[in-house]
Amino acid sequence: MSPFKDRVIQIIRMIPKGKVASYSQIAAYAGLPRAAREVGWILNGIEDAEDVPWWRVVNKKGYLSIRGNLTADKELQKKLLENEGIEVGEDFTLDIKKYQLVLSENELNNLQLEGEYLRSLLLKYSK
DNA sequence: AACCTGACGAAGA
DNA sequence: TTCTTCGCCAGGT
Repeated sequence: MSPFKDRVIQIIRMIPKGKVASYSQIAAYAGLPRAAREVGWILNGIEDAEDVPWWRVVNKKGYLSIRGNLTADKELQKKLLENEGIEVGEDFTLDIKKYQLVLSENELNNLQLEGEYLRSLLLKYSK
């Protein structure tokens, strides 16, 4: 269990019902802005017992990039998202701009990020 | 140590 | 706009 993984889990748990976050966004919040692929790798090993809303993580284009046999897992993720009021198309994409998580400055502060880096994130992920 | 593999994403063609 | 290529990071072999 690496510190980075712990932070990734913590951040995914901060995504509220009805919102989504991208892999790169989570990686950035966790302190490694270029480790988007690592976030996917971590999610791949997650277990239900860990109580992580994995379905709220999609790629930057709003596509459900979950791995799985045929479309089985994608269908599950689509259903879970739709249960939260999120519209997901037949092509397994959603409007990322409409549903993307935006952490408040307060929430960002709790992540204990370095000042200048934190400010760049505020700029990047705010409306 | 060297090399491969991703639930990614930016850049270039 | 769509398709490729390449860098990124940690874990596995």
